[in-house]
Amino acid sequence: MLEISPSSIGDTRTRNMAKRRDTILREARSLIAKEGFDALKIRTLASHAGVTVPTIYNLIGGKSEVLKVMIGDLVDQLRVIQERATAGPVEHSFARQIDDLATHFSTNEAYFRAAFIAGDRSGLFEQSSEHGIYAQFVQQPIEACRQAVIENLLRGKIRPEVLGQQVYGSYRLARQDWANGYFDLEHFRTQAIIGIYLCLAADAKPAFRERLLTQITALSTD
Amino acid sequence: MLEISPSSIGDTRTRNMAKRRDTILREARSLIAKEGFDALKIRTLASHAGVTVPTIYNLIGGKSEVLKVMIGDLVDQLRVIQERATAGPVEHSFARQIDDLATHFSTNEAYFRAAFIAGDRSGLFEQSSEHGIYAQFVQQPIEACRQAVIENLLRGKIRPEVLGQQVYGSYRLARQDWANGYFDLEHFRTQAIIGIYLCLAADAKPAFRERLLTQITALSTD
DNA sequence: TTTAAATTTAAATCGTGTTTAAATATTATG
DNA sequence: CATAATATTTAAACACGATTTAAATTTAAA
Repeated sequence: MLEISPSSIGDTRTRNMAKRRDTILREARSLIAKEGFDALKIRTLASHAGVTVPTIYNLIGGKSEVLKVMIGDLVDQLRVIQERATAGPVEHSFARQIDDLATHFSTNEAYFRAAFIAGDRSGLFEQSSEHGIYAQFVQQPIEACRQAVIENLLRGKIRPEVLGQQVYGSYRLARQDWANGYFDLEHFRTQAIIGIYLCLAADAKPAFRERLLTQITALSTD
Repeated sequence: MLEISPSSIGDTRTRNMAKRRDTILREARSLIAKEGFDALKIRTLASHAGVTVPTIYNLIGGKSEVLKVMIGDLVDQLRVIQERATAGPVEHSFARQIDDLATHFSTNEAYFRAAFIAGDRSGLFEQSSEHGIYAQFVQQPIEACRQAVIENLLRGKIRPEVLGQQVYGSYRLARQDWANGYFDLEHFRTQAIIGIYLCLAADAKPAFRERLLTQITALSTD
């Protein structure tokens, strides 16, 4: 992959290279969205992007680099959604987040599905490293659980780290099942939310617990 | 793929074909176990099994058929474990099942990981069909939850279908994370059990709930 | 205008799944 | 046992896709 040094920003040449690079990536996304994951062939991509095969290798690298960039972009988008201010009761905050994700995914469902599958296959979501993607994203639910204890919604009998991880797990499972084509985006929404509410209910104080169970019942009878 | 008709059982020819077929499948498992999923190449497999490439196509079919057979065997083994009589309290019964699975997987970890990944990629675990593998396996936890309501452990505020599905989901997530190499078999055990106990706790009656939370704490501080 | 750098052209190479056709080996059967 | 039927091997070839190549050409910086 070619280095584009900051010092050369402004050069026509460099700018054109960046433009071609963007075109290639845009076409890659479009191809996957329209034809599915397996339709991403280097030759096809080259012709759609109006460049030749060696140019792709020059500007981005091989197929796996193309995917890596796409996954990187995806992660950035997820981060933005997760970082949106989350006012109101914990469970609504979680539900809103899931809704936001579902809405976002729906703008280009085939593409997002492929990107998540690619992410899983590339091992990018591994959980061992201290600063990996998983470690970053699991922090928010953990923090939300910690907060819910302070707000007297949860009893705190389960450590926030444990509960938050399970909450995040509920979302991940629903997401994976959706990405694998096991169910649709609407089902992703309800599955994720039911799972999250169930986790919370395990440690919830009575009133909060009843509220959660009511919601679960409502969601699971639709 | 060649049909081996029941009427011809006993024929030397048919027996030899079955033997070769078994050898091929055994070597396929062994290859994956030793060298990983990507090491399964038809040519390599043929040479390890002491046959030629066309023979594999004649006796089994292409690569995807080889994988299908392997996954089929895996599913049979899982069924056996799940169907083992489950005496005692619900939570122990679940925990025992997870232990049994972990023990079973440990006999050939690399192989089982690959088989699960292959299963996911082949869409064999889909959830829409009424009689699919998923539908079969999710029944047992649902039934166990129903039983737990009768035994006065669960309140029954969450429908057994919903709760059982979440319990099964906890196991699936832990299994997938393990299969993807996100953590080891021991971690699979604790993750699965914590997840299952958490689900149960959401609908548990007071005494049972405390028991579950105590166990979760014990498991999550190891 | 000259020169440096990127892109295109036009292939070739490599890996792997799959198939073919003729020759050979095995086994069932009269 | 001889023969017919069937399976396997031999020895390729084909298909397809990723990746790389080297020379010719284009583009833009100096």
